[in-house]
Amino acid sequence: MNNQAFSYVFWGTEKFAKDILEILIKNNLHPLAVVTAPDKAVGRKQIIQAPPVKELALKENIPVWQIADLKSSEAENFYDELRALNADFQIVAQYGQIIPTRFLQSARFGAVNVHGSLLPKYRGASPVQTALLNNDKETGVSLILMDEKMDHGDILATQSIKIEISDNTTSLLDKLAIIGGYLLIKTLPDFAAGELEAIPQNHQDATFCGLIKKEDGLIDWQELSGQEIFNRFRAYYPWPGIYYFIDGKRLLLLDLDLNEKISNFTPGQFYTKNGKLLISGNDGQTLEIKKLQWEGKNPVSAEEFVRGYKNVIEQ
RNA sequence: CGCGGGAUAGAGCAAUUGGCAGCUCGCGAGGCCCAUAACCUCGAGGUUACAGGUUCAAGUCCUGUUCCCGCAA
Repeated sequence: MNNQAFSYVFWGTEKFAKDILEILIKNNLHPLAVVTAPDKAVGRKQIIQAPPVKELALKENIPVWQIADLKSSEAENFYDELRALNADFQIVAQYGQIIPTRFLQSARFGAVNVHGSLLPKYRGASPVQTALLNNDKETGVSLILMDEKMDHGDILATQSIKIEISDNTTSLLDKLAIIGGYLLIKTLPDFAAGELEAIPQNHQDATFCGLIKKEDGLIDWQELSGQEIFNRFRAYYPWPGIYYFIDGKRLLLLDLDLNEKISNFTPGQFYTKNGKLLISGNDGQTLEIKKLQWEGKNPVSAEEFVRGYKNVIEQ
């Protein structure tokens, strides 16, 4: 174990990246600079909002770059300045954009990516969600040296973690960020000192996962088992969430839990039993709905829902 | 001014072509019961978001304001 500090530039955008950066900073590893996505208009009012990583960087008085397109001419100056920093590492986590190779190579020891799966499993944009969709019992964090192919580089370190039944994408990302942060602190000094060998991935075993789309959250009760729906609920929390349409109106299912198996339930039909609001997939596996929301309405508890919408519920 | 939905009792929702503002739950009092979140009886609780307009009459139609929500990004 080598405790020597290292210098780095941090590339990241969303909360997962912010959490990792926060851990590095807490352990006295301040980045030379932060590279993050541009502020963007968010929400109904289209309010311009800074990405979480930028907010943290500003608070810590760390220089921030926000490059809309790394292939544009605007990126030229940035490239020169980046090289001038002469960092030991580029650390990349959830940056949100493909980074051209020359940027990755602009640090002494190269670029390290924090990826939320046990590579070569789940290369791509949604490793955590995909692990939950597949009802995996275990996942983890991988540190890899980035090369020109997506999530393809040699592995510096991995650490696995058990997936709890109560885990969803948010909770898993939180856990993985912490693991990833400390793994960086432990691993990078050793690698910089030449005491750690990067190991190529077993490329034949690679699996891939793509970007999640809003429509992925649409539930077809005839097509999916109760367990599959529950997996989607966990994977798509908080975005895009799971939902379907009744009479053309979107109904969001905000909180649910696996319940007993009841064979004579019609898939997708609401029932009340023992004070619980139940709905089942195509295999009779029921889900207890705890919180839901009509389009245009406030979120309501199952109890409130039952009061107001008796017409869609079988007793 | 990106598109759309909404605001009615503490909560969730109704209210037909404009015509006495209701339902379920909760709340209060009483009853039944070994007992109860169960059951029965009675009751309280509303300026229908706000301001203006049309009308004999507005929760309902028109105009403006505020707040909330879904979509999109």
